[in-house]
Amino acid sequence: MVKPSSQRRRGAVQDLGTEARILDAAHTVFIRRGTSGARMQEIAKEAGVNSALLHYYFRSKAKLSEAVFRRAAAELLPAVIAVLVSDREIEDKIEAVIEIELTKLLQAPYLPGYILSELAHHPERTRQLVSSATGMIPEDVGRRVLGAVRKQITARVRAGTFHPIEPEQLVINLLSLCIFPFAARPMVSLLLGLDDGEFERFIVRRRRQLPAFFLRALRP
Amino acid sequence: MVKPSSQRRRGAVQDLGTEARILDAAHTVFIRRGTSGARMQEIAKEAGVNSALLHYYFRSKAKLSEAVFRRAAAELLPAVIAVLVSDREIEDKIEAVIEIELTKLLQAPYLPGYILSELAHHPERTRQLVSSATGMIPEDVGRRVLGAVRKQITARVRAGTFHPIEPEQLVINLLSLCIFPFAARPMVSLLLGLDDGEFERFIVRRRRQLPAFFLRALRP
DNA sequence: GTCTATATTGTGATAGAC
DNA sequence: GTCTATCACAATATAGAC
Repeated sequence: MVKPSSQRRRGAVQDLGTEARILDAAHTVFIRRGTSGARMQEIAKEAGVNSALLHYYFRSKAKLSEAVFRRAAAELLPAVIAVLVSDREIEDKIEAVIEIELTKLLQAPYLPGYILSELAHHPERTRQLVSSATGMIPEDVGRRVLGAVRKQITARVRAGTFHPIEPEQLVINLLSLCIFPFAARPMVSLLLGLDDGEFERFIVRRRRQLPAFFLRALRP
Repeated sequence: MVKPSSQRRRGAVQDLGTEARILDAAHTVFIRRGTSGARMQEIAKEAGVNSALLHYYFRSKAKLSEAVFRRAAAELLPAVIAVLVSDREIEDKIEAVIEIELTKLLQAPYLPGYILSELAHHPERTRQLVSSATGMIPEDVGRRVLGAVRKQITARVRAGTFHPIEPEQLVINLLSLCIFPFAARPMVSLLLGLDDGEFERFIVRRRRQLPAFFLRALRP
């Protein structure tokens, strides 16, 4: 964001650069409280600076939340989209998407909750979520993904090795199965009776089992 | 909530009872803005009353949001849980859950976004979401659902008609596939290039196709 | 029960010293 | 660049008339 200058100095409280520290703190607090529930005060405290500094670096809360969302959005889909538009075999794509996405979300388990919550209340940010993928415009991302998958499905169905399925359903099924358990984590944990460690192991097992589950559903 | 009296009078602006009208308005606004983004002012306007009345009926914003969440929570899972703990065949359960849940969510498409957003920022409300099901305590809901499903899976695997799967994974897969498309609706619509009507038709097709998809994944 | 003030606190944002 | 002090207004909540 409108960064007034680029000096970086050593020896700060916990060096990282003030701007980056503020951004990290904002990320933490926005995830914890949601964008409208977050307080600039709390972010400042989390970053170990005064709240006036947040305005110095990011001008306004809206701008700061925009910066945080931009960074978070780049984590959720890009890798997955890259796989889906590649020229790998469809089975490889499915396995890779599950492996990549679950592994990433194990590192950032609260990301889906934050992103989906943002989308629900600021749908206009959706375009950014999708396009942050590859720099393509969102409409093209969708067309390319669906086009690539459709072509592969068609070939497989013709060869008699796939049960027919709409590419739209396939893609959404894949995203659903990967992202939902994190987005609904509190519900999942309570329903299954899992503490934090058990939830993590649940996902690790899932990462191993989901590809086979999904591929069985595609057999003729 | 602490209702001062129970008189109902006819001939109100659009009769329904003031308290109910406020609750509906609050529901609308909380879904639109999220709990912390919602303003009592906006709710009052939506209900066609003065904001002092909201406090008269519900005492505080927190209490009002609690009442709204309670009502919304009762929509998402109870029906599904009832099916899963019943003594129907497992195939029937899967078909029924998909049918029931997608049909319900077609009527209330923004419910999942609201609920998941709430859970992300108020995880303590999760217990209420799960227990509103049957009045059972949340832990028992989970145990009973998993127990019932596990027994059915075991029998089928033994009979050679099912591929082995953890009941936990099966249940979460089912919920994921039903709820996620709504929870991530803006993302889904953009990715697939759907307007509102097309999204609805996408779900209608999904309701027809998903049972078969899911059951194929369970074959040995 | 419903309204019009109004009290009170919370919160984003700016000014200005260092 | 970073802080302290403060402004201005938004937002919840209450008092009291009708």
